[in-house]
Amino acid sequence: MPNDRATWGGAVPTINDVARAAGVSPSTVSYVLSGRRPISAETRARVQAAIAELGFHPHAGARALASSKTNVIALVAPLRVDVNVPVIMQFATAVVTAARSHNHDVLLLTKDEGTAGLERVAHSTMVDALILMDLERDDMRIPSLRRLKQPSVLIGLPADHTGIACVDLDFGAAARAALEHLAGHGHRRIGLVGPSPAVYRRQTTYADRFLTGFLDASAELDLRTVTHPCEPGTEGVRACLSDLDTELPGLTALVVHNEEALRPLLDLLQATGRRVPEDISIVAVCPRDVATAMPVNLTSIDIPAHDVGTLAVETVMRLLDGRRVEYTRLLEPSLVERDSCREISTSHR
Amino acid sequence: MPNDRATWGGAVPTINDVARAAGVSPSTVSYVLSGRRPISAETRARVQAAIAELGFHPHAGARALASSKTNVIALVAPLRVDVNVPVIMQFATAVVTAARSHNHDVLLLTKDEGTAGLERVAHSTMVDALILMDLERDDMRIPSLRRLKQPSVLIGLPADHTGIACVDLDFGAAARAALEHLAGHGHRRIGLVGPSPAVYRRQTTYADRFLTGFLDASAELDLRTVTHPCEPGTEGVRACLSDLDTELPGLTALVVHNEEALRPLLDLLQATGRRVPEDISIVAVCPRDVATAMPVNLTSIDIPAHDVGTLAVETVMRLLDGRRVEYTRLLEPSLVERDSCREISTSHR
DNA sequence: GCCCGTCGTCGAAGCGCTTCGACAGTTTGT
DNA sequence: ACAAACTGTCGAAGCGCTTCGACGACGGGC
Repeated sequence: MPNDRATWGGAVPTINDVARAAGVSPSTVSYVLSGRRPISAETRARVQAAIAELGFHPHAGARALASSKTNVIALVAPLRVDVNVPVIMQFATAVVTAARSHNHDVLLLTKDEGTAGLERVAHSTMVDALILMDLERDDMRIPSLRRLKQPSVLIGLPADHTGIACVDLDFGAAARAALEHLAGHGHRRIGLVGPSPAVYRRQTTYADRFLTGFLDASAELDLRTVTHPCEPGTEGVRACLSDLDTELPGLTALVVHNEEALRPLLDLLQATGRRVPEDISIVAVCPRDVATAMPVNLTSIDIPAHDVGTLAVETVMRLLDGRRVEYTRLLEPSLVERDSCREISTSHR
Repeated sequence: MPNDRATWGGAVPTINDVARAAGVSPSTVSYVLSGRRPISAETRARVQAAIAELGFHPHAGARALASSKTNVIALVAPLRVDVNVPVIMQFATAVVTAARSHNHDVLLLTKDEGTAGLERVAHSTMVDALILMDLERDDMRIPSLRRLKQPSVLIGLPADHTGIACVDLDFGAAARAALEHLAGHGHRRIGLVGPSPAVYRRQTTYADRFLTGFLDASAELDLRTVTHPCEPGTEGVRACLSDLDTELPGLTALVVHNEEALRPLLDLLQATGRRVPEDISIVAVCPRDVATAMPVNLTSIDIPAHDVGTLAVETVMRLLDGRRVEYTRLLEPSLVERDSCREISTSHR
């Protein structure tokens, strides 16, 4: 065993050390690693043995410099603590997991670094691609994204995303599915408990897409419906519910597109003696685990954060190796029946 | 304007382009950027102008290769969706924000990649340091961390962390503070609603530290106390409360070290006609916003995720530039009085 | 039996940046 | 007035890897 850097205390072995140990040239080691050229079985074995013995790990920076690939993707997440924390977290988890399964790592950026953050990591070549979540209708970051040499994938659906891939749940179809389910159970007077006004103000389009789908389906199915945003907190829920009741007396079902309102809403209904589903049916739009963590197991349309996150990564990978992608990919909603909707006899119609 | 790569379509300018444009050598540009050698004001101005004009951004990989610094720190987060999501998120937010303010970025790893993940990013020199959260008493990752050339900082306090910096809330002191507060209000019979058994099983030490602090303080203050873990869900809470009531009849106060139990607990108390604080006082251990989002504004001991995250990053920075650090830094708990504790008249003692 | 294509390997040229030593010119100390 | 110490800049040598072209050794087609 030669007394070189690799075997002497501490120093990190390089590809040259491996090459020397295996009796080949550094380029051969590189080709063993990348598989970009044929290498004989014996040589490969020797190289791999040397790699294992020396504990060699290629230097990411050097690799990035030489190959113009970092194997890192940026994930831009809204890290304010106000809304939707569990959903954000599910997205992030899915993205990291999926990225790892494609041998990539994830650099976490906050949304509040804004355009500057994107440009910083892109221009300095820290990442190969970007995934953004929580996009607003006219998100200022989009023009900037178009100028980057790295591709990006959006989780969400801003107004003009020409040339940028988007993935999201089809919220319009989700609203329709909710109404169809309720209509199918005989409900005719239905209220929508929407997201908080802050969400509409922020112009995150999922709220509008849901609302539009809701109104369209309502018309087509010939339902009587009324919609209302819902401020967070017990008070907001109380106000929202009372507005709905006033504007559409005798409603028999609620579609709730507001995770945080769910708990106080159920509390309130219980407190005022309205049983779910006997007196009022509910379809929620929320992650599965939220729906099942309520006092009543809620019939719900899942927000498939995991699938969306995974799909975003798949799309990134396709873009990175030049395969074609669909530029707008909206996932079909899936409604799961649980215990919060009851059949209304037709006489009630 | 010369027709070189930098001005011609698309190509990314390098430090050489900047040097040429400013009429200096590349090393001078580098020194302007790093400030590691004195540069005359005029030269500096010219270089900066060239940088701005060309839109130059140093290549992160090249920089990492040449300087052996990546300006990236790894954050290893428990991305299972089960527990404590908001707290995790607060840690992450704080870490990213603090890291950015020190000109570093954050690479997000999941805990479930385990030791291999740490070693991968460390050996391949993707990061300068690591921050880990959710450490278990005898966390398998610790020996591995010791072998890395990068320093690490733990959020949590495993059994043997010799040589590795740890930051966390002082949960022992938190328990003591809760009891002192209640004792100060005349309470003598107090129950602890602890974390779920899963937390104890996972051997995350904060649960034990809290429990130990609780028992010690209980003895010193000469209180009658009883403690119980609490399974998640309404049922778990019901069982826990009934156990506590049975084992210590007539208890007048509860310390709740279990965020998720809080809501169902309050519901349950209300449903069984026990008013807070008139019939029973509560001190919660949870993030501020959880305490204030309850039907009753809870007197609470804050889990200062933001401060802990920030401190973790500060510690990393000190380690990176070779300053001394405290190897165990436990933050003083701070109890905020709100509306869930009442004074008990001495006759009740 | 000769030309050509493939296989397996090597050497060398970068990738874009940092940093060390050198050096000319300018201060400072005495 | 002269050595010593700065100041401000440059050139060159890497950092550790990938990749391109070259080249010898083979094997197949005609």
